[in-house]
Amino acid sequence: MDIKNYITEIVKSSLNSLGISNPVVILEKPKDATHGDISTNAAMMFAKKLGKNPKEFAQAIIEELNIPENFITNAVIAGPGFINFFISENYYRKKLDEILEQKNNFGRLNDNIDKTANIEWVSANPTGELHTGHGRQTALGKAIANLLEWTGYNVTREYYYNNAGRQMENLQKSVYARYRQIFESDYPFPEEGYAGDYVKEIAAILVKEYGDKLIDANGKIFREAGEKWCFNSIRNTLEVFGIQHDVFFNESSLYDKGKIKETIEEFKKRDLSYEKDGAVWLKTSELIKNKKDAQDKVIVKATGEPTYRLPDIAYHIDKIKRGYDLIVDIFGADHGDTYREVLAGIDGLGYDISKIKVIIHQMVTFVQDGKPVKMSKRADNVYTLDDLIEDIGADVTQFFFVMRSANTHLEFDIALAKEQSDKNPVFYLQYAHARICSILRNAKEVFKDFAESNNYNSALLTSAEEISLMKVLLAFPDAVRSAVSTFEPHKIITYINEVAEHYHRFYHYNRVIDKDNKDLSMARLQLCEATRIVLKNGFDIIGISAPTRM
RNA sequence: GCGCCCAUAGCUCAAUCGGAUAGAGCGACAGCCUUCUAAGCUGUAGGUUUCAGGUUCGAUUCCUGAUGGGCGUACCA
Repeated sequence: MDIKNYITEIVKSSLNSLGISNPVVILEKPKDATHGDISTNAAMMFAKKLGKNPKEFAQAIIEELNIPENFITNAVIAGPGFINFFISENYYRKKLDEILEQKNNFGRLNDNIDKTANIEWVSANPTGELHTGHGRQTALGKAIANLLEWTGYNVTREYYYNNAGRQMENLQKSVYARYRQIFESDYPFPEEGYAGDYVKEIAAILVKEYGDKLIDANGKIFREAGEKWCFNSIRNTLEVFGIQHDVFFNESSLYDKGKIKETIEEFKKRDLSYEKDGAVWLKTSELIKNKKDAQDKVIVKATGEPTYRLPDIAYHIDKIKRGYDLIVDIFGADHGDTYREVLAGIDGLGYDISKIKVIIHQMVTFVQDGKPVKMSKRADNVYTLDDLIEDIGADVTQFFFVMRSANTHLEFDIALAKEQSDKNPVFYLQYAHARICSILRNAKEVFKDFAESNNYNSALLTSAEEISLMKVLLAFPDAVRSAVSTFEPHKIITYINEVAEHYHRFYHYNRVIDKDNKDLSMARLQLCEATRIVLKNGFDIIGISAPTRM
């Protein structure tokens, strides 16, 4: 039985017999090890209600507790009224087996085992390459999708794109202009055109294939060539980054199936929209609650063309109808307001938006040698995500984007990321893994019969470093649960960092392979293997590799 | 102007639904390699958690206001 569930139960029944029915018991892991392994603030929570002194009430709770001798060694009152539980070392030694048995499944939760989740992210339209500005969302979505899977969800990874409309026309014109310029260097380039060099590349491909025969051709061939090139580029970048989407959802399918029209009709029927100046407006000022100055927004322009909001609403309704238990969207802060309008629209049509979780990440500033680096979209040479991955590697890219809470502005230090040294935080973690692999290799040389599945005597693991390492390793499932509860993969990094720290310290003070003490060596090797498993599983969630040598 | 987000060590950031002495990395300083990977370990210095109030046993965390910064505020997405 899990010790935390057990303590929760005995505290609950203790509170029950003290006259508190159905108490919610909160357990915490104290920051300070001298405060025990598990603590509860129950006495402070309930003493006030009863008009009692927290410390005295804590004493009453303890007296009611039925503590067996086996795994809980002590329960004491501390500070303003905490009850601190001390867990026996044998409990941890015993639990070590679970890691070794469950291997790459250790840390997986059953919390959402029969549920489905849809996560949609990246979703850039095929009008250009992915640039560094897309990086944070790309990396975050990858890690969050993994995280959801680790808690049991059956996850659909989805990409929503639009290969119609103004932006694509713009690409078409841009490709055409670059094509013409190959023959007439002074042919004008559209003012709002895509200035990136990749457009020239697309034009060059067309010249190679068709020569100058396309000068009077229908624009469609330019748009299609552009779309194909851009989409290949994006998908290639995602592949290099280790991302595989299951569904590519084309916005135009919503038009084909009449979903756009249907949605407009619904708004009209419910009196949530009206016409003004030739356009159709959504009554967002009424739909959005808790917002003082919300304005109505256009959903169909005077030209008859919908704005992005309308298909976005229809798209989300489609996802809701597909029956997912959880729908995750990831946007940058520049979309911070607009998703509210979309959600309000969906809500207004009577759909349950409580399953939709929108993650907004703040912007990224790239810093090189202490100076901000401009990553302009309009510039001829954009710093693409491919460039970044090539410069610093996929692992470091992934790690740096995910290492901080999405909620705060991220400063991305390219010079630090490039550094292949101990300054780079990602190597600290990977080094621990490589170090363990090296020891396991050596062990097979020294002890010919050694295998990771061997029997061992965990009672030999007695040093302070060994015990604290075990405790940290066994906290992995809690770290996963904590990270998923707020959709914050950086919590996994914080946790894994702690694992690496405890391992390095263990390594420093405890010789693992000792020819003359095989039993102890075997026990320590199993502890190393358990550490390796936890590191590897954590890396899998974050989305970085686990090198066996460095 | 209005809305959303943010403000923690010199720098970049953590901090378990409000918990105990606010922690890491980098940078600075001082140590540790004839022994399994020194991309490591140990120690020192560094804080009025932007400011002013409030809520309570207890506030980095919640509320109000101020200051400073980011992002929005389109018939672009």
